[in-house]
Order: sequence, then structure tokens, then C-alpha cells
Amino acid sequence: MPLQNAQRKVSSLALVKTACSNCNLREFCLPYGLDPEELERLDSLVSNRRRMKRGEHLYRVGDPFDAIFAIRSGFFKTDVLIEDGREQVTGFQMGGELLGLDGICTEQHTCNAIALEDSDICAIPFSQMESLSREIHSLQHHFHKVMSREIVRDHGVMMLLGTMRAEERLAAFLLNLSQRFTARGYSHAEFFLRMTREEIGSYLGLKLETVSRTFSRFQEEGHIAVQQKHIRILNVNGLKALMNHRS
Amino acid sequence: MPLQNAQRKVSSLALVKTACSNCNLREFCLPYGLDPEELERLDSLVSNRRRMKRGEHLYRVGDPFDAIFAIRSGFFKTDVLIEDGREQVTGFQMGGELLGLDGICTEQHTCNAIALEDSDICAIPFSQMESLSREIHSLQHHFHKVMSREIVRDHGVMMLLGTMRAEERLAAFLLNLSQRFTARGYSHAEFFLRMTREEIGSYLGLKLETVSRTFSRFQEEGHIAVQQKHIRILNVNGLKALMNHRS
DNA sequence: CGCGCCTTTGAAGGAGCTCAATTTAGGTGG
DNA sequence: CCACCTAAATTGAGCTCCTTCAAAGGCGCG
Repeated sequence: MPLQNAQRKVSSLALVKTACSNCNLREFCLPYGLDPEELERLDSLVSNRRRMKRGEHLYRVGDPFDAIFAIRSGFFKTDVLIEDGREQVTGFQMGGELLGLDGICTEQHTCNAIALEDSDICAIPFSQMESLSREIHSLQHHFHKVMSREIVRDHGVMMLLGTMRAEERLAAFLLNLSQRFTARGYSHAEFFLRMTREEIGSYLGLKLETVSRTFSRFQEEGHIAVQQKHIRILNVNGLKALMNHRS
Repeated sequence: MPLQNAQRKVSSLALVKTACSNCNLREFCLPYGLDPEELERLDSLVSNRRRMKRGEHLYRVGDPFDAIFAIRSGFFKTDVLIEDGREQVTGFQMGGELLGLDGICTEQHTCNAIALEDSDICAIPFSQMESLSREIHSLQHHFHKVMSREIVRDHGVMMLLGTMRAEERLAAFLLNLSQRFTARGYSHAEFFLRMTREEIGSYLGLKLETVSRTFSRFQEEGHIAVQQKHIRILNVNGLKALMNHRS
């Protein structure tokens, strides 16, 4: 029974002492801007790390909300499903980014969060986070900024879905990934996609065949080299130019 | 110089003493869940009301952010523009809803907020709001819920734009408006649209002609009666059924 | 009352979808 | 270590829904 074994393995590793202070993603995450003493107080909240296997759900629609999650390593997608089976991917998240903000308003999660590769996450009990942010102004303010940034990101996705053609959407998507990988110290020009064409399509409001065809066209035009999930950006400006051209 | 006159008129009315405690929208707004004593403290922040004429900007992209705004009466749209002139309407806001949350993350507004009818808004200085929410737990928590609700709403719009056909989008739009009007004590079946077909189209990722044609089709099918901006919903269940039908 | 903006409606065209077949990659068990 | 198997990706052909372009009608505001 491989599943049970996996479960057992997960639980034995479920509680690993960890700390923001030694996390190299802290500048992308909640601890941003805290001084060492404040950081230590945050550490005391973020006491447990959880390992997740590829394909596992961090939470599902309807799960009770009581913590937000920070990605220590790995890659996630969040999605919403409707009855008839349609899926909308609402975002792809990587190291240093927060998951679970959708659950605050109803005390239940309103989307699913799924690991797209083996990942490592920190759980931050939300009510304790609220308490602490009443005492540490910079934590409070930064948390507000993170939520606001999520709203602004969502506006960007609406722009994408509402006004852009397929080429523009995919160019924007690649440039966004590139920029986020770069910020984390990875190559800006070469990376592996963690998601399938179908998931990209769902995020961008396109069918997987359209995503595949558009990748091929980008390759023919010399903007990128693509081989399955491996992407190399050959001409950043070419991609940027694609985004500003009407019709 | 009518513009200058308008300006002068606005400034003379710019500071009107007002209070959450006598606002009948307080249950939809920031004061939700506060006890009378807490409400009074919030009142001391929300001390000025501002009247706005139809078409006026409450703020623009790039404006410095220092306050969030609550709509006391009226109707707004928020939008984002790209260089080539394309517009994405990111939302329509009505009484009791907050505007300006997009500005927190960069301390500058990232979208435009425009009054679609003569409106009345309350400005809440943000840093004072943060201070107060460090002292009033329920204010803090409710504010977090409001931001989270905005994120969840955005996910709904993504679903709309990413997976739905024109009919479904417009049905969802009408049902959403109806539900919000109902919650505020207006008729659930009859209302005036404050926005043009083009603005609806921009919000829904459709062209204005498609919006118009789809309204006409809904009318032919007996779901609604539409005459210009006046809408009467004749068959709520018909509209709901439209949303769940694949193809 | 006239002008401009908004809306409606028609006809033709195209971007992306659907359906289908083939290729490729990655994981599994012998 | 190889052969198998399944999931993912690619590519083609035809179709559909929405867009584009165009013209006419209606409403509201000065």
C-alpha cells in the first residue's frame, strides 16, 4: 500500500523545527522588513514545516481556514472548479509567496491549493498572526501590503483575460515567470515549467492546444526554445513587443 | 469656465461632518461588528465626506495612496488602462463597499476609480485605520475579511473571463448586481444600470455589440425585459440555468 | 430642438475551439 | 536495463462564437 506508506512518511516529517530567520526567502515573505528581535517573535509562530508530495492538496474548497501558508520551497497552483467540471487556475505560487488568503473572509477556503512538485511549506496560525501584527507595526503593514499586492496581481490577470489575445497572454505569462525566477536568483532565461499545457491554458483562458500551438509559433519566430517543459527565452524584447501590439 | 466652477463647488462641500454610526450602510462596510464605543472611535477617523459628480475621478493610477474610501451613496467603476488604449474594468462598486485597497502595496494607486453617478464617499486615512485596528480586534479582523473577500471576488471574475461564454458571463453579471441591490433593500428584479454597454463589455471581456446582442437574446427568450439602461429580471431561474449549461 | 453619445442590428471575417491522430516523455514492473 | 504503459504534448482540419465594420435609431442634455 504505497499510499499509506507515503502518508506515514509525511506525518513523521510533518513537524520539523524551522525558522524564518534562517530562511533565504524571508525577503519575499512575511518577515520582510522586520528587525532581528521581531523576527524571533514571528519565528515562534512559524514553528512547523510540512513536506508535501507532488499532486498533494494543501487545502481544498470548504476546508476550515485557520492558517496561512508560506512556501519555503516548491511550486503550487490554486484553482476553482465549477460543477460541470470546468477548472479555473487562479494562480501559480513559488517560494516566498503566501497561500490561503482566500480563506479569511468566510473562515473556509474558497479554492484548492495543489503542489505541482515536492514542496515544503510553513503554516502560520492566522489568529496568532493577527495578535502579533497588533504588536509589530511593520508586520501588520507588510501583511496589508501582501494582501493588496494579491489584489493588484488579480487585476493584472483580469486585464490578461479580458483584453489580450492568445500570443499576448502567453508572452505575459512567460515574462512574469522569468521575472519571478530571476528575483529568486535563478536564470531569467531558462527554466522548467512545473505545470501542464492544460493548467497554463486554464490560467490564461485558453485551450491546451492553443497554448501548445502558440509555444510552437514563438519558437518558429525565434522568441523562445521550447522542448516539453523546458523553456529558454531567446529574445525577451521580442516577447515584450508582442504584448503591446494591437491586433 | 465650468470646470473651475465645479472644482470650487466640490471643495466648498468637501468637508462635511458625518458619522458611521448614523450611516445605514454600516453593516456592509468597515464598521460591521463593532460595538457602540468602538464605532465612536472609528467615527473620529471617518470625519470627512466628499461629494462627487458623475464622471469625476476619485483617484487615478499613480496618485499617492493615503486613504481608503467607503461609498456612502452612488456607484463607481475601477479600471486599468494599457498604453494602446485598451481598458479593463476591474469592478463596479456600490454603497457600503470600499475603494482604494489596490494602493496599499505600492503606496500609489494602481487603478482608476470613477463615479458613474453623483456619489458620496467617506475617506478613511489608512495609517490611522491601521493604528485603530491594532487596538480594536474586531476592526482588524473585519478589515482582513474585506480584503480577503476582494481576492475571492477577483477569483470569481477570473472564472467568468477564463471559462464562460458570453451568455454565461452576462447572466452572472446580472445575477450579481441583482443580489447586491437586494442586500441593500432595493428590488431584486428591477434596476437601472449605471454603466454603458462598453463598460459592461470591458468588465466581462466582451465587445459592446456582443453585450447588446446578448441582452436582446435574453429578452427574446423571456429572461429579462431591457430598455436601454432599465433592466427587469423576469426569470431568475432561467438566468441561473444559463450559467450551468456546458456548451 | 438639435446634437452627440449610447444602443441596436446586420453581414462578413477571423481567432481560438473541437475533434482526432500521432509523437514524446516519464514512470513501472518484469 | 529494457519494454511497456499512460499521461502530456504536438499538429492538422473544419467549425463556431465572438469580433469587426457599418449603418440607423433613440435618448438625454444643453
